[in-house]
Amino acid sequence: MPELPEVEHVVRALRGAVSGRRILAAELNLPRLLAAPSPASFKRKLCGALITGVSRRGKYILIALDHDQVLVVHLRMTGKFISVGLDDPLPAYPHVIFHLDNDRRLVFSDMRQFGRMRLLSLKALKELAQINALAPEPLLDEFTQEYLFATLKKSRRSLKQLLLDQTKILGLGNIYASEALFLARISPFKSADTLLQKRGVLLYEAIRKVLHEAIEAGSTLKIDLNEQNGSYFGSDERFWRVYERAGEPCVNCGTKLRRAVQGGRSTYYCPKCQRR
DNA sequence: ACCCTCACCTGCACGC
DNA sequence: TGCGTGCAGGTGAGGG
Repeated sequence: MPELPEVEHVVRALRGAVSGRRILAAELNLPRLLAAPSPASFKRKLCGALITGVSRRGKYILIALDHDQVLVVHLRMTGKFISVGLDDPLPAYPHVIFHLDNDRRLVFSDMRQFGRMRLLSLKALKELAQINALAPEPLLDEFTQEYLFATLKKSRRSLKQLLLDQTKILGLGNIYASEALFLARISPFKSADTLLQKRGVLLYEAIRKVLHEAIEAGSTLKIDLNEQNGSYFGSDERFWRVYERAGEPCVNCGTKLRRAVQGGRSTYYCPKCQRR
């Protein structure tokens, strides 16, 4: 479910809730979600491990442990971390349960079972292909206008599809890709290599803005590890400008917003504001 | 090298 | 009510 801003919130919540805690034992109820190592090795290595910090790279959550071990977690569509007390009921789909040294259990829950977890050494993390292939962090200085423009120039895919490619532009998902293009007033169907530099700058600024804005918006909400974690902003709050708003009027011009399908996924846009 | 399609899962809203 | 269809915020393997 989550895109970069939501993962950032999960990371912050985890940092507050589990940094400095020791894992007493790990239960694995859905071995398939473990990319590596074997279930037996996973449980053995986690037993007694100290959680030293929590960070992320793109949408991958990195839980650092002592003895140079790292737990790499991707939430994919519906993965969640939920913290429960010893007497509290478990959430649905409790695929992994970490028993902590403060009488709490950190549960990894995932309805669709797409989430993935792997435990590896720091050295192996440095060689992990999926992480190494990721584009620069969009909110750090390493993501420059020059990088974005050079990347756009190299691709003939539609902008919407390119924005979803984490090896090219990192952090956006299906919601924020539509939102960024709307903010920049650029057509999602336009071939990436045809975007003029001047409009590339607008796209650069829009990408950063939607990500910052979503992190800020989430920061005003309660950050914890309850059922809501990793989700968007509640069913009543209509936070975004075009996503899931087909048929509603554009906030800029009043034109009816549209939904289209690109690469099998929904794109939302304003046919008037985003003509080019 | 690039890009496309499909596969991985469950749940929910919808129309007949 | 029940059943079929399409859709859901993400990768990643395999193939052209």
